Amino acid sequence: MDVELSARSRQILEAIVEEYIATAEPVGSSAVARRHALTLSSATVRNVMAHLEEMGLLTSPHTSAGRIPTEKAYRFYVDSLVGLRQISREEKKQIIRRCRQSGSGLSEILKETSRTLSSLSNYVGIVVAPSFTADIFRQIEFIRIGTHRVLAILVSTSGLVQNRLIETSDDIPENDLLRMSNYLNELMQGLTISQARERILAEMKNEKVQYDRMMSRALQISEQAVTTGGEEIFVEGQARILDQPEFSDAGRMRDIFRAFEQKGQMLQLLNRCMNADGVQIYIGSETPVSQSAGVSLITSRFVTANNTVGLLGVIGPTRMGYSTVIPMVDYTARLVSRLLSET
Amino acid sequence: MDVELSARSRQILEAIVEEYIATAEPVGSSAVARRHALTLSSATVRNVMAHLEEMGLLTSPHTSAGRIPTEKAYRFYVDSLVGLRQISREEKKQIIRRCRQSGSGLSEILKETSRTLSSLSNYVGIVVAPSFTADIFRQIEFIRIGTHRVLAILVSTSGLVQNRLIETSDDIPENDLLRMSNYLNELMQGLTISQARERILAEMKNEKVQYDRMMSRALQISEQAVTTGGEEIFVEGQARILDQPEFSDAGRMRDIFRAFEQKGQMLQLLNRCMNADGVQIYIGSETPVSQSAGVSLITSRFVTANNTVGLLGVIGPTRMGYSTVIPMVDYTARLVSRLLSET
DNA sequence: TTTAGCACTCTAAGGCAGTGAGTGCTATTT
DNA sequence: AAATAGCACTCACTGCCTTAGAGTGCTAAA
Repeated sequence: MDVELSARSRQILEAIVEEYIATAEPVGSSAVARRHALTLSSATVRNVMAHLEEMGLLTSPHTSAGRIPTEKAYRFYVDSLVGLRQISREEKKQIIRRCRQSGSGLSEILKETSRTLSSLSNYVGIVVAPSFTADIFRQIEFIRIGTHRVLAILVSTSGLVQNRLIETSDDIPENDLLRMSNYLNELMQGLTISQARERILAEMKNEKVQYDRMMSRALQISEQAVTTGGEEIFVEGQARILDQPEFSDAGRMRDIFRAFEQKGQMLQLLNRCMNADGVQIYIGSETPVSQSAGVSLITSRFVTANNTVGLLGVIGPTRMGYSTVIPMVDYTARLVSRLLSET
Repeated sequence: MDVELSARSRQILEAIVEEYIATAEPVGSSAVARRHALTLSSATVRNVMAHLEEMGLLTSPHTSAGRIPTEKAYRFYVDSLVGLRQISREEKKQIIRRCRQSGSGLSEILKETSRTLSSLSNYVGIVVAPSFTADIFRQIEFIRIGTHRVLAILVSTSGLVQNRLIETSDDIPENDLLRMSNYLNELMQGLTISQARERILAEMKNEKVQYDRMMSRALQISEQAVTTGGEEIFVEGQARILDQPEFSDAGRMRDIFRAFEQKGQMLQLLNRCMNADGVQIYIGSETPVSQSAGVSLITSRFVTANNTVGLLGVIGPTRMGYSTVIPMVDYTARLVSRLLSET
């Protein structure tokens, strides 16, 4: 996969990629010669371009058009990006301001982060909230709603709340509910939510408990409450992909929007991006989300006070302004980590 | 606005509208003559069509194309729809199945309802959840999160939960939190959420309370908790509008997607639809959502056990299958009302 | 009042030449 | 040996023309 290229070829490739990113149109040799400070004639550039095409870094849509970078070229471009443009002070300020102002609930912060990523990059912002199940259990509470329903409220130490309406076969008096929650709060003290779930399942098999009607009922109900209701994902700025000329035909666009609507599936795919540290870049067919559609994905993890991890990033066309988006995602991930660690 | 038309003219208009709904293409006189069982020559139909055009019910994109119904025609068509197609048993079953199966939380039910509306109609489904503030207060609960944060959890009698992380100037011990919630639970007993809010504001001015540090603090915190965090709105199946040929150009589509992204604004607009009972139909420029874009909106209210009302419906192109969508929305609203009233 | 007939209009589609951007190759220059 | 100038060639794009066909409006006849 490593490509050997002379310094000049590399410069020219870089110029082509950047030009194409800027214009979205096939780049001709003369355009490169003109734009590129290094004075070279278009003929020379042509020779180099022919070479680059042989190597699979460029293609031409037809004979008499300019060249278009292939995925491989973007990959090469990104990997050899020496001068990652520093994120501008202006942008930094905006990110800080918008992420800070958005209230103190985790969901609000993350949603606003996603919005901010989208509006600064002009692509689609995504944020996957840290998994609730890795959070540490804080408290469970039961509230009687009508005669056959109990609302179970589950709170984690980081202030996340999950609630679930549970149907019960018969009416449970408030007193019992209180005792049940006391019992469970004791039982799950200090565990993560997923550990708590295991503890419940284990406890259910405990003989002593099986004969205590109240306890076994408590376990049954809490088991439902603890079963995760799916994680949250914030996709913001979808409409911006309509601004990209490459998605102007309806077919490709529909693919993308369909993918965005299936948030559950998207979550699964995005979980793959959570393994590595630092900024991850997926170009074109490498992208787990909607392979067919010529999109790229730039993500980075962030961490919370509990060391649970979330994911944030940007989805855009393959022809994306990598040099500005990459540092932006990087910076935002660091900032959010910092924000969420302040307790 | 009332239009006087002979029976025959009306039949022909109806045929044109239906044909255009089916094909999305300008309808010619011969097509009507052929399709329409009543044997008439195309020439006759032409005369009638000319008349209808004069009356502003039809337009032609150019001389030698067929005719297209105007908004006025759709309005007329919908108003004089005698035979509202009954909703098919198959569809009924599906609606029931999907709305039932979706778990017992209100949000899940409503989201699935929106999905169902979308997939059965092939347009965009929308559901506006009943206003939380009209719900009746059930319980408030405080949980200490870290040293300077309190999580306030507010529950209504219908099992809706609203939680809010509140920053406090100093650390409040658990004991005090418990006393605070007892005091507040007493105070807001039996009120709606919005009444509860007023009660809190009133109580704050009470001199006796102002000198009780704990009480006044309780009021301050609960005031924040009770302030509504915006209502929920579920918009599902957005991608389906891409299937509509009239939205194939990027500009119009962007308008619509932008509108969908601004859920807050949409909510405001949709609130206007809540006043009347029964199925409401907004055609083209009558539609509160995104006027410019040639869309229609069909909505109906639904009610919950507490007599709070929500809204559900379908957004589609002006050229929408009214005769199937209208009874579908109607039926779904009734069904959801029934489901939510079973306590 | 309806309809047949006919001239007319206008779009969509196809064919054709001209233009220009861009290429690849070769001969020449440095 | 590398860079470049020159040149023939390719091919999409544009504008122009023609043709076919769908649909209309009008008039005269049934």
